Amino acid sequence: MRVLPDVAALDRSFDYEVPPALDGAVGIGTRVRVPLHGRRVGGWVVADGVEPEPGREIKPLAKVTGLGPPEPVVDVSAWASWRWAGPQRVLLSAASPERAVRVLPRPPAPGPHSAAPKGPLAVQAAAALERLERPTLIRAGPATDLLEVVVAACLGAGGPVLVCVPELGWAERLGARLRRRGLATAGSWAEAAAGWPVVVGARSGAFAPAGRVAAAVVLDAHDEAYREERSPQFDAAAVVAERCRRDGTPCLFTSATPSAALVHACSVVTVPRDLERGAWPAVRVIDRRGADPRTGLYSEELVRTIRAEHPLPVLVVYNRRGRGRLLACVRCGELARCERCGRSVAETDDRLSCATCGRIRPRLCAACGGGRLKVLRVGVSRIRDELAALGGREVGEVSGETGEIPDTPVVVGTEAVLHRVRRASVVAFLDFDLHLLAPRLSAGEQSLALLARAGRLVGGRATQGAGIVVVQTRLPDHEVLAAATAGDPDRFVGPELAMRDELGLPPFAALAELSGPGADSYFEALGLEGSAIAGNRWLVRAADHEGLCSRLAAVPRPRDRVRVVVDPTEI
DNA sequence: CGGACAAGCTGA
DNA sequence: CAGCTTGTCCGG
Repeated sequence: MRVLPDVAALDRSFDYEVPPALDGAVGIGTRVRVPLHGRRVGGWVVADGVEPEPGREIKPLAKVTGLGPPEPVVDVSAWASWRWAGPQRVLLSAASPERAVRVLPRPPAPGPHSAAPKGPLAVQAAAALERLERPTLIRAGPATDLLEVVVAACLGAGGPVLVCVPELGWAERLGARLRRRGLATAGSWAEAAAGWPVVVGARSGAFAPAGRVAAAVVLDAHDEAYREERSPQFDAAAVVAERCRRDGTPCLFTSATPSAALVHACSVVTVPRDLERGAWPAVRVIDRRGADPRTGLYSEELVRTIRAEHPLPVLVVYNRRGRGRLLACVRCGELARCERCGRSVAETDDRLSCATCGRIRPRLCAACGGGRLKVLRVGVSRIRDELAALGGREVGEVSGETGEIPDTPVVVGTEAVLHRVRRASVVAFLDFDLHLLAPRLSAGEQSLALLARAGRLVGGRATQGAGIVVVQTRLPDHEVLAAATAGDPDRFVGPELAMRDELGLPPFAALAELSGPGADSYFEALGLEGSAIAGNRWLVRAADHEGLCSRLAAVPRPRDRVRVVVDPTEI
């Protein structure tokens, strides 16, 4: 048996023999303990019946710890290790139960028939389940209830169906709704491994222990939460798509705001235009170009909105840090942005330079030629007090991912507040430009996703009693805002894809970021096209992931540590 | 990672 | 030169 030890900094497997006492208790994926270099370590069986190198002592496995991922999941973890150039060990951990599982529960008997899915979405989902060659993405407005899509996939499949959602809380609510519809939905790793017909999970659900999935559904497939933050930074939606490809089964994505990568990788089907638009919120764009760059944080209209009575809370979203510093012209209020790719530019050596495409220009306002630029900063500590004074209402503050949600008519917080509150009458973005112009490739798609998320809290414009999304901006003509106000994501993703094609950016190329002390020598050894970027890092590029990842896998890492991020988002 | 072993440092 | 620290190597 070939065993991959669960030991950091040792991404290598070793061969062991199975002692007679454990015969039959070990297979691929089984969690075992093995002797290694004078100690016992945990690990996973990753291959069976291998021919060990001759002339080497083969030690026996020490013990079986418990069940692990089934063979197809072990295989897909090896693929993900290649695809995101990181240790398979970490992925196998994500695919394994937290505590040892030794026996599986008995799978549930087929229950009473659940009601057939209904509505136009269910029809589209049923049609999508016929397509196997690539994932189908159903694009529907953010306030659309997608339960029927999930039910259609679960009922039509005739085998375990994997459903992924971006957040654990959502997974729990969806699981409960599916159970009420009569679908036996796994609530634990052991139940998923035992063959429960429906498995609902979040990011690590992509590695759920179903041998062969009959179909998979990924809701909000564009969501950043599907991206693992630690190395390897796998994307759960892409892992699910690969599982389906290997199993020859249908893969269904849904998204209100499909990213450029998703549009490129999927067959996109849309719902009727009026239905999609009706599930987008009413969006009010407030042009702040005329306002003083230093003090113009609160438009009259925003203040009026806060003063008015609302049945549900008013959420005011500000971006505490702003991923970059925004510069604005003191004379005309225009933001300093790159003329080629439209992202914000930073000041370097008395010039303006674009972190995304590298274009450099003189430190002058592009609109009026003014030479005085000022850093825009949100006066964090003052926002709450100022809003309370201007709006004449009690204003509460949410900071970070935890802590109480204040029971006040107005709540101020970072975008994290949109993940913590379920319903609102108004979501107002104080300075949306911090999102739109964040110096990252995905700034536009993430901004649009943020508006869609806000739309879910206030409801679609076609819904009775729905609220409104208010956006203060100096870029009122930005494609993201055009897409949101029209309820038509094509208005953003169309130009975005054209721009990326033009500049040779993903999804028309594959990128990886190298950092750490060994980055320089690894870059040399790779021999890939690339460029140095700020912070002693390298950006390497290949035509596609096949070229990029195969090279990353083939070239041994240097002695000094290198951090490799495939598909970096912070560029 | 962490055990083994070698080479380097310290104090009597 | 014993006893300890630090560095490098490598695992079945």
